Parts: sequence; structure tokens; C-alpha cells
Amino acid sequence: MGIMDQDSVDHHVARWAAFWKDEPAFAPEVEGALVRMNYIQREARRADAAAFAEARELTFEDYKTLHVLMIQPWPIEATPAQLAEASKVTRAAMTSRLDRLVAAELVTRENDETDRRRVLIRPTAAGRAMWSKYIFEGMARDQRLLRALSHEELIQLNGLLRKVLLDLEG
Amino acid sequence: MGIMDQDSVDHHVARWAAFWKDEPAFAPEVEGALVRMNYIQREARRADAAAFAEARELTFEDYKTLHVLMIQPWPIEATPAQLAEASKVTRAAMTSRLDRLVAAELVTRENDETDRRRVLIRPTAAGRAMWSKYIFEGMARDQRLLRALSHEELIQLNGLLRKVLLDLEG
DNA sequence: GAAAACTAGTTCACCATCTAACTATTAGCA
DNA sequence: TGCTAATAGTTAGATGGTGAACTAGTTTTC
Repeated sequence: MGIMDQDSVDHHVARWAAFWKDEPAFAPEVEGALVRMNYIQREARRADAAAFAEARELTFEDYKTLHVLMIQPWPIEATPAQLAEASKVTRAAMTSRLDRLVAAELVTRENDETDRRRVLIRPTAAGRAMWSKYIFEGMARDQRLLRALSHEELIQLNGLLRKVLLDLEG
Repeated sequence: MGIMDQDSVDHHVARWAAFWKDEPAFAPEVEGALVRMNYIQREARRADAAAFAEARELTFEDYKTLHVLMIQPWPIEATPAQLAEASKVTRAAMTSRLDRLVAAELVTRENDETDRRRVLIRPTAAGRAMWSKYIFEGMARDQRLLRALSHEELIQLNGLLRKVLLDLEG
């Protein structure tokens, strides 16, 4: 695999470039980078979903909900609204995700006595066990996804992406 | 904005690294790169959806369907199955997307007389006009998203992403 | 200290997607 | 040639998401 090898996106972009050959608005490197990130993300989601579909214990979405709960600072608890924000879904969607997790006895849903509007979600022992069962497999999948890059290259990649994010966040 | 500035993902990853400080399976650069790509993609989708929601003419999904049709090689036509594959949705989903596009008179749906199982989708004049109305705005949004990177850096970024894709595709 | 404004969570109606089943047509082959 | 298998598209039912309306509880303000 030489340094000049073309991936599927190069072909795709070359076709577009021919299409808009006299159009200065078309920036091949921008389109290429975004399409490539899209492909990589899609493959990551596919592999994650496949792993959970095979295990048949919980869906990837429900695992992610459990995950955002588990990475809360001590004590491990959160409101549905906090979990919804961290998971980037609406509160309505979080209500039904939590219904499933409570039914599976992976989390508990208790009223907060100091503010009776609020509900506190906490993992059960089974929930904590379920999370640790899958967390390392997920990391291994992520590393397999980017195994083509050396440690140096990963740092370089993060440097470039960080620049983009600082601009978007700033 | 100095070269050492931290984005939100650095904080996020630093927390995780503390969490798993004795866990060699956790690779901060891998997690960081994937989370960053996720953020960038999410922002791209958000901006695209917002642009189409404001215009109120068609949804981003329907525009993308029109787009994959328009970039077909001459003559511009395709079967629902081809459009579904290019759009990475099921054929069933494409059937209902095409229902909307046909109702909006942006594409036509005709039987292929040489193979009567097949249906051929072609853009109408209105469909072609709609597509060109939005294609350049989309390119401008993409360039704005990555404006923090110089031309050199974009080439570097594509080089790294291409390496990942060649590995995944090979 | 009561009325108004705000906040947290849930319920509801709607929508896009998925999988699986179904219809119609074509291709393969004994 | 005629049965079987494969293929293209649609339809049906289930799922999980959204935004808006609703209930209940808390904070603000005059």
C-alpha cells in the first residue's frame, strides 16, 4: 500500500472535480475530508451496532445511555435531563430509554426529595457490571478502526481536528 | 489561539484518562480523534438541516436523494435500488422518499420497458433547478466548517484519513 | 404571601427509518 | 419448455426519534 494509493473517496471526488472543473466554489480537499470522516463514523457505528446486536443483551443506544451515566462524577447519579443532554437526544427520548433500562433493572429511577420535580437515575449492580462488560470491547473496536495510523499520526490527526473544533467552539 | 489550546474533547478525554489511569486499553488519541470527528459531523448535519428547515422547500434528506440522482453519469437516471444504496438507506425508505419527491414534481418515476420489474427515476426541470439552487450553498457550509485549516493542513488531514479508509476498504 | 414565571419530567401525535413479507417479473437450468 | 430461484419494488408493522402540550413542583417578584 503505497503513499499514493487512492481510496474510494478519491474516485468520488475526482468525478465531482471533473463535473465542476470550472467552478471555483468546489474545494476537493474539503469535500474529501468530510466524506472520509463520514465513512469512518459510519463504519464505527456499524461495528458498534453489530457487536450489540450479536450479544442480544441491550441495544447500542441503551448501552450509550448507561455509559453517559457511568462516567458521571461521584456519586454516580444524574437526572434524565443531564443524560439527555450528554446523549444529545431530547428529554422525551430519554424518558423512553430510561423506561427500558429500568425494566431491565440496569438503573433505578428515584424521586429527589430535596426537589420533588427531579428524578435521580443511578446504576444498579447489574448495570455497572453490564457497562464494564462492554466498555473495553468498545475501546478495542475503536483502536481497530484507526489501527492504520501510528501514534505519531494519531497525534497529528488530533492536532488538525482540534483546530477545527476550537474554531467551531470559539 | 495558541497551538496548545484545549478544546472540549481534551477535557473530556482527560477525565477519562484519569478514570482509567491504570488501564492500558484506553488510547486517548484514538478516543479523542473519534469523538472530534463525531462533533464535526454532528455540526455539519445540524447546519445542513437548519439551512433546509429555514428554506422550507424540502428536507435535507430529500435534497440528498435528489443529489445522488443528479450526480449519476449521463443520462441522469437511476433505479430506486441504486439511489437507496448511494444514500445508504433501505429500499423501503427510498420508496417513501421518492413518493415525496414525485409528489413535489422534482423527479419522475417511469417503468423500464426492457425490464418490467424496474422503475427509472429521472429529475424534472424543477428538480434540476432545485438541486443547483442548493448545491453551492452546501459547499460553502462545508468550507466554513473547516475554515480553520489551511490548504496544506487540509491535504495533511486527507492523507491521514485516506490511510484509515484504505485499511478499512482493503 | 399570592400570582406569575420558570423548570423537570412525561405523554401524545407524528414521522422516518428498519425488517420482513408480499407481488410481479426475469433468469437459470434440468 | 416449464419449474425453481433470484431480483425489483412496494407494503405492513414495529421502533425510536422529534416537538408541542401537559402536570407537578419551585423560584421570583411585587
